Amino acid sequence: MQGPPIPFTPELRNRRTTSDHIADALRAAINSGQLADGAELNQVEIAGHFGVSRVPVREAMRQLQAEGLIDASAHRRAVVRGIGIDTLTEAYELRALLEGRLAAAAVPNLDRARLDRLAALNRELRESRDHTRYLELNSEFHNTLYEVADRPLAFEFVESLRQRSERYVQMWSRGRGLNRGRQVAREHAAIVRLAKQGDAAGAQRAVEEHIQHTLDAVLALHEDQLPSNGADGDDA
Amino acid sequence: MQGPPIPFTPELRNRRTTSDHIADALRAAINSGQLADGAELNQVEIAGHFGVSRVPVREAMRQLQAEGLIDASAHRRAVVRGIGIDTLTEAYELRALLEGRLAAAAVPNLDRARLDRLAALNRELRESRDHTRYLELNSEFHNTLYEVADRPLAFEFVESLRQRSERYVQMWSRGRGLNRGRQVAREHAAIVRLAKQGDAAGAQRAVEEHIQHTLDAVLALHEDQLPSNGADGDDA
DNA sequence: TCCGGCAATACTGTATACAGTTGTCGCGTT
DNA sequence: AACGCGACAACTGTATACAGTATTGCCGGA
Repeated sequence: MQGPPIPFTPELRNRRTTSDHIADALRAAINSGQLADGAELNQVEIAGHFGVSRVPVREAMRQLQAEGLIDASAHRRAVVRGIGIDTLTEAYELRALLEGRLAAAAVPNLDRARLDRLAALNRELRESRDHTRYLELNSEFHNTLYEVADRPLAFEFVESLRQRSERYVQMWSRGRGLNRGRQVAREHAAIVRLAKQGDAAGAQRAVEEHIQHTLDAVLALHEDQLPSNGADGDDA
Repeated sequence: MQGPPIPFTPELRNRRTTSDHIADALRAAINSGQLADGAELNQVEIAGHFGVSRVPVREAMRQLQAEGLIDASAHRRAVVRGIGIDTLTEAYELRALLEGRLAAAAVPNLDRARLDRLAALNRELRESRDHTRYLELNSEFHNTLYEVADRPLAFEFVESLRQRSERYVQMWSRGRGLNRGRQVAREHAAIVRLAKQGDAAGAQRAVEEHIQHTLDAVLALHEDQLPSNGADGDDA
């Protein structure tokens, strides 16, 4: 309460459990496409694959279910929940809405250090040729901006939306190379410029358009590959 | 594929598992205030209370964690995650935003039967004196409207936001009686009227204001009872 | 050949048992 | 008396064992 805050790193407390690792691994497998849409998740198989018992696998799967990545009903195998073009479109609409507001809320709270960091991230992103690294940098750029918006719920929802659409972006980024990388960097730079000027409304609009463009790019690749709606009740 | 759709109820498939029941029970306990903000959830105690083993309890807790109702870190007791006034306010801001759009999207898809149903629900709500039933009817009214918006993600997020703020509304509804009940019914009626006229923009605005008013009412009760921020990192 | 039913199988759901970690209490030292 | 430290207790995390359910495949009859 009064002394020096804390002597040694308290973050050591956040040790991760097996269930968390499994959840991460499954998420990564889904996002990378190793587990395609509609793929069935066999608990014993997964447990065997990771060399653990089914208990942490089940806990991980329940988390993924709550996150909306898989569908599961009682006594039946869970399946990877794919989303169709219309749901993907909705996801980006919501992202534009929410991220725009996050950007607007963040602008007044941006200090010089953070602005520099944003510029640095964008510089590295522009040069990056590895698509995994590229996606990381892109995420970090946006998160760095949104962090200071002080809107935990909106931030959380945006992460959830990104999570659910990431695999389609990965397909895009892998298949199409980084043609759009330059364009993305330009749009990021414009956002940073507006933010530096304190133009919250302008930054909001720029973010909204940026996300709209991303959707266009993803749709351009997918529109003849995805069904008009991915996984709605109808089976087989 | 071609015969009569399905002979006997396929919803029998949705049999619920113990974990689901525990999750529901815990949610209800949190919403009713039996488990207050910051309360610690002891797995063995909960398991004993329900007469089950810890396994389904753990799964339920992981789901609640993913839903944002509790905080849990490894090897430590999970605690009920309370939200402060500012997060509560954000929740209602987001609800206004999302539910407004849902209403606007729903208007073109409303048929007469559904409009009648909305009116009937609102009629019953106006007369209802039991606050549990009142909240049920309120939820059902909004869901009935939003269902036809065909925006699964937005719908899901709204449910999540309602879930997280419900306990504060319960406190309000319990403590303050139904003084506002009439006003709510009036606002609902206005929404139905605008929807019937096909005025999507008007319905959107009416829903936004309706939610704003609800926030005002909840805040009026809570503003001297809740900390300015509920559960952010700082402990003890 | 096609269909219905029945048995075996594979898988999920839950309980119990074990391992590892955290918090606490009491003792000894300073 | 305050502090550090070590053993104990309580609790969480994981594995294994058991119970129940869905699915598959086979067989007999039409």
